[in-house]
Amino acid sequence: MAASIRDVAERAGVSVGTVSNVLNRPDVVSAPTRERVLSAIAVLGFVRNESARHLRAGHSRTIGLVVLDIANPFFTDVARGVEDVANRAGLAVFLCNSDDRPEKESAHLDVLAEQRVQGVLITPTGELNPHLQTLRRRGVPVVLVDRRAPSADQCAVAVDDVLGGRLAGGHLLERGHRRIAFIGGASDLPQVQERLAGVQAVVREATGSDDALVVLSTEALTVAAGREAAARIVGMPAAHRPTAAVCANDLMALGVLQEMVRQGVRVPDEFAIVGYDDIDFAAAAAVPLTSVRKPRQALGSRAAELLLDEARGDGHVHVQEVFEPTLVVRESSMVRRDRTADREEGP
Amino acid sequence: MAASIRDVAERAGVSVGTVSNVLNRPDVVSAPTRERVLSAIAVLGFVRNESARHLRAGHSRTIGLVVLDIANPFFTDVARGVEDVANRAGLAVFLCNSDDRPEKESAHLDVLAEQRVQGVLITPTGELNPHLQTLRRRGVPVVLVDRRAPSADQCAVAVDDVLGGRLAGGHLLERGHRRIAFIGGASDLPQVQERLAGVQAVVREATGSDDALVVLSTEALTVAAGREAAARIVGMPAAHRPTAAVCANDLMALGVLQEMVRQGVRVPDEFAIVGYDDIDFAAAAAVPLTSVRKPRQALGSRAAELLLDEARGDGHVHVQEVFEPTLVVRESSMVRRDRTADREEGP
DNA sequence: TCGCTGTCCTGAAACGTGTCAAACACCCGT
DNA sequence: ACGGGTGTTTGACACGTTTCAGGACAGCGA
Repeated sequence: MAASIRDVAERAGVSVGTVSNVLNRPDVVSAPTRERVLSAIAVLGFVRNESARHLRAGHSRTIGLVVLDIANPFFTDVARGVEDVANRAGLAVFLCNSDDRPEKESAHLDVLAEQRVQGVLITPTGELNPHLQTLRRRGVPVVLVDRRAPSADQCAVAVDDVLGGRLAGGHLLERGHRRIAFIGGASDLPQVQERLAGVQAVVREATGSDDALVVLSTEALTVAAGREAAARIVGMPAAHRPTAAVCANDLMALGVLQEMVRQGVRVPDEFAIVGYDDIDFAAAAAVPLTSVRKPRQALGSRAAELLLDEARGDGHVHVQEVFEPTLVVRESSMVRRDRTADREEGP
Repeated sequence: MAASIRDVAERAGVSVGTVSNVLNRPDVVSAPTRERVLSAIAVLGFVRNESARHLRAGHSRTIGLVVLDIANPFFTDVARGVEDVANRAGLAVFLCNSDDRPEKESAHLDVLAEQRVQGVLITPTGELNPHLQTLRRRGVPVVLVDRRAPSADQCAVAVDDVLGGRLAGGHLLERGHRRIAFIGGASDLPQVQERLAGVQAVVREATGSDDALVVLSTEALTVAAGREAAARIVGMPAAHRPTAAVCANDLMALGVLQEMVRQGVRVPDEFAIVGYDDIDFAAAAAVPLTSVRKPRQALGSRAAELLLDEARGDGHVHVQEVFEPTLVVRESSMVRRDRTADREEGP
């Protein structure tokens, strides 16, 4: 069907070895033959067969990226960072979406193993996937993204989520909140647990107990889950009801915000919200979201760099990189003087 | 390095052919040998080499998806639809981002050709990419996504964007707007041009001329471009300034909204906004966006189905599918009675 | 005993590359 | 005429699979 190197050789009247040389080391072949071969390539529309190259070379020119939720802009920003450095290195990227489900994750990892990817970038689901261990044992470099490495024998690019939690919680405490919800508690993702730990620590330091913190578990880290959690909060007796929430990510925060608005709860006046990730849409929300900012694209590009270095082999040393998050304060957690003013203006 | 079928054969004391049979037609091999082979596979951790399979079989088990902007949730929804059906069919997906730049698109198409993907799903950049034609000439199925086919000899899954434009424009006209901006005009994307054509048609029908329509061109279809366009609108002399805008997509609409809010222009009271795509974030915006809804995920899954059918070969007939968009009216284009009420309540 | 029919297994070939030792052609200096 | 470069091209092999014609062997009927 598609023209092969042999067809090109035939047409140009040379051996296949020469064609291969034209493609890979053009300098060793004389100008006239090179021309002849190149024009044969052009008329036949010859394109290298990457699978054959891979088979012969013993290593592919692809990597895999497995994310928890492709619909979460945080991960598309990460993916963009990954793609940038991968493409620059001439690698193609298999982008896989695990939907935070271990079975889907396993299936994707199996496929990536069969494809013999040079390495895998992954934000794993909560539980340690045995397929991931198998992959590493087979010698495939694996770099964890937005997740700390459980041991020093692998690379990881993460964010200090305990600090992130402290920033978010501390901010709300400063604002005077004494009954704070953490939304997204049931997730078995370490990232989320660390965020919770951070909030917990700062609350304990400020109030001397955990009583001020209400942990609301959710089924997923999505907008819908956020809405559902907000509905639960509104349903609480006023005496116990939190006056603010730290959400495990921005999608949930957006959901919480939507539901609060729908139920007529004024944000931030009656309920303050802090999100996490600082995706672009956080700033564009109904009430611009205060959020914990992470270097999203850098997370991806740095992880890809580490993966390439490890795949290259010589003298790679594992790196566990931890970025520091920062708090971006917006309206969702402020006492909204401006809006008050707005209202006083009248219609 | 990695165990091959030969290692397995050796360990199990059988020929490579038998191992292959165990993998591909387990029924033709006797139970005891099958067991022996399977256990050898297990202890060696053998995984098929997909490149070798591909080389031998003559066709790969991968497809390519090229989108205009991976950061646009519209495309991640499409991607999700694609991934669903591709994975169900045992195919891996190369997700590529062209950033609406022909060179990037070409580069991606070259890589996909080298990978010998079974087919390509693509939302092409404005100009017809010669690499795309080459690919088709080589016999690689190409299905256009969110884009009409220029000819009947290929599959496409699109949306009736003229109708979408009419819906958006008609809605604003009904609301009494007589000076309407279309934002995103310079884009050479046919989708955008059709949306504009729809708006134009409906405006002409209603007012008898094109004077009521102001076309604002932008560099890209992003939030930033939307902000920039909004700033230009605010800068116009009041006599010429539009009172409403149809945006080429929701990202731009969000940008317009942000800038209007920032400049103190009240939406929708002083300026109404209609977006396009109805991404999830449209409903969560500062002022929930009226938007033209497209079946995002279905667009992707249907396109993937067509691609698979075409790749399978036997008796494929090209299909040009056109979905009908619907208008989802939200606050950004309404006269906000509720807010007025809210204001009268006072602080 | 012989031939026949299955069942199960083997071994070689092929897919498209890249590599590498060896062959070849040519020129220069002696 | 000969040896020694230098510069260019060749051809065979290997990578890991799948496929397929055919071989080995057992069971069975004649």
